[in-house]
Amino acid sequence: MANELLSVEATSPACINLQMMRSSHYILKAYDEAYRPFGIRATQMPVLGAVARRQPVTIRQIADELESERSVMSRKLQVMEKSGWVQEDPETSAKEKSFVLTEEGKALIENILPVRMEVQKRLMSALSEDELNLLLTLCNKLKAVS
Amino acid sequence: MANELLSVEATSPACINLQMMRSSHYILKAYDEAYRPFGIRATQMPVLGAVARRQPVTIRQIADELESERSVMSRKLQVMEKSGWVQEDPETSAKEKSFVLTEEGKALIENILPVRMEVQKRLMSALSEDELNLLLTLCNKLKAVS
DNA sequence: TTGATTTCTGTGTATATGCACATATAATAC
DNA sequence: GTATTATATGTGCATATACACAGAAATCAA
Repeated sequence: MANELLSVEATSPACINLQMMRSSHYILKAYDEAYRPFGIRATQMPVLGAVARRQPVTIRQIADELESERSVMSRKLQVMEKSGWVQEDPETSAKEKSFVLTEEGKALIENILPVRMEVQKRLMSALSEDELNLLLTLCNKLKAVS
Repeated sequence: MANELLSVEATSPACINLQMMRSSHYILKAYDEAYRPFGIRATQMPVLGAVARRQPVTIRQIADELESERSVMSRKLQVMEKSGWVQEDPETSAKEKSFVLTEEGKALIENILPVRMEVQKRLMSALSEDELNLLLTLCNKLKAVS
């Protein structure tokens, strides 16, 4: 029993998911800190980017692209609309609500890009290009069996 | 501007953190589904394991081990206490509250272990031992610069 | 055209998480 | 021994997330 209990959660390779979560968590935190002066959360940035790239874009489209729940995206966009970075497309349909960037959202992107690049550069400095691609491959392998 | 906007969030290797988060998210979901019949969340299992291994154990000790916020642990243990898997150590000090497993908590661990092993085995089947260790190394490298 | 089905968005509820801060307790300085 | 400091836990608030489900709208079947 003792050994089994010990095995419940160790920092062993078998618990690779915990290690991955921790790493990505620290990375997210690094972005969060860098973004703090701008008032946007690291988890909101991919949404802002998706709107910027595809506007006008529906909640479903963003959720699909980011592999996230639609209800989560719905709420996140509500928050981001309140923050003034996105707004409903005036020509949105009754069923599918579309969003576009506001001027404020565009300005935020312009201003935050250098900061984003800096954090990214720091992270990328930890890995060679081969390692980076390898990491991606391994992540995808794990994802495939989940 | 268009290119910069596009670069805000792509699924490129540069956004490795998103890929890692997605992968670990899917893994967590796999555990969550497997654990559902037992009523415990995948994010609660590491806490249960920590209590099992180190009881009586304080909130701070668990938070440190799992590299998590103490306030988060405090709340999580409240929830898990309500669920009946852990309880305050009767000999807990006024300042440092200690927790131990309940009988129900021990039974849960016994029952859930095979399920856990099965999911783990499935995940591990995606990677060779070398790949697994490599993945760990890469995660730690990223963590180090975050 | 009407009725069933599907799709899309949004809400209720519970847990999760971070940060700031409040409270209590221990430890240390003097 | 008292005052300051450090430590441990807990709470308030905002966002995040999953799941179930409600309500609206489009689509499809007959």
